Amino acid sequence: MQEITGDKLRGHVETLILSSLETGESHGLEIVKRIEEAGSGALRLKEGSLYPALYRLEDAGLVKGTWEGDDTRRRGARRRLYRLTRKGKGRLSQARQEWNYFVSIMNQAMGAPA
Amino acid sequence: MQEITGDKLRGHVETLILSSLETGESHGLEIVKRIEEAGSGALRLKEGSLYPALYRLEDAGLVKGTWEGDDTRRRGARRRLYRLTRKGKGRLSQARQEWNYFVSIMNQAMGAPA
DNA sequence: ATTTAATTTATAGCCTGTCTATAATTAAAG
DNA sequence: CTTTAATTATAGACAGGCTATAAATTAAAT
Repeated sequence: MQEITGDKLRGHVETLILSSLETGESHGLEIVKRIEEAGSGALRLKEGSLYPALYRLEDAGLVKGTWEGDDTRRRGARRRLYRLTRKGKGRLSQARQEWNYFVSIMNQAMGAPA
Repeated sequence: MQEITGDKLRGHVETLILSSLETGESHGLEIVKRIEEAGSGALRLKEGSLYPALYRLEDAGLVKGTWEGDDTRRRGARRRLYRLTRKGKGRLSQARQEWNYFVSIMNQAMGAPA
């Protein structure tokens, strides 16, 4: 089916990011790729949504960002590596419970086939 | 669990309304009640979201609104009754497919327990 | 060396839909 | 009459995802 984007993602982007970091620290564009792959290509977070979301998460203490060492020889600007904090892990599990609740309520309300 | 509101509803309100009309025509505040009941009390659509959404749906030809006859003796302003159009029924079934797709993709991406 | 191209972060400003808050309409109740 | 209840209506706030572009940094190409 088609791309999932815009309104439908509102309120879920931060959870997707937290979830993508569960397998280990990562930088911006790789987070986007992880989410895209985890979502079978249907989720393509835009940079203009990603970075502000990362800053919100960092401000909230849910992720911690550090600059990658400049010993890494590759093209491009320095990367900022993000990892889940303990608080972030807690929030992730809470967000998953909320997601499951959301889905069950919406399934009822939309008359979805059991 | 708590109330589902705001961002999480974005992109789903119109589907909820269409779904609530499947059991027969209804007016604004009764639509709100139907959705609330269908969602076990967790979905309380606000009037400031409802009416604009109804107008969008009507503009799109997905619902048809008519004024209730003034032979009805009751308090309050005249009610506008909305019913699903054929086009609206089609859209509803499409929206349900999209909802199921959305849920399955998000479940994958959020690492939700199968 | 200088220029070009690639990778990544950064950010300004748009856009849309939900929300808060309030008003307007209508008729029953007191 | 005046008040209260029920309903529709709408202006404006706000948030966050989006488009578009710029800036930083370094390898590769010439």
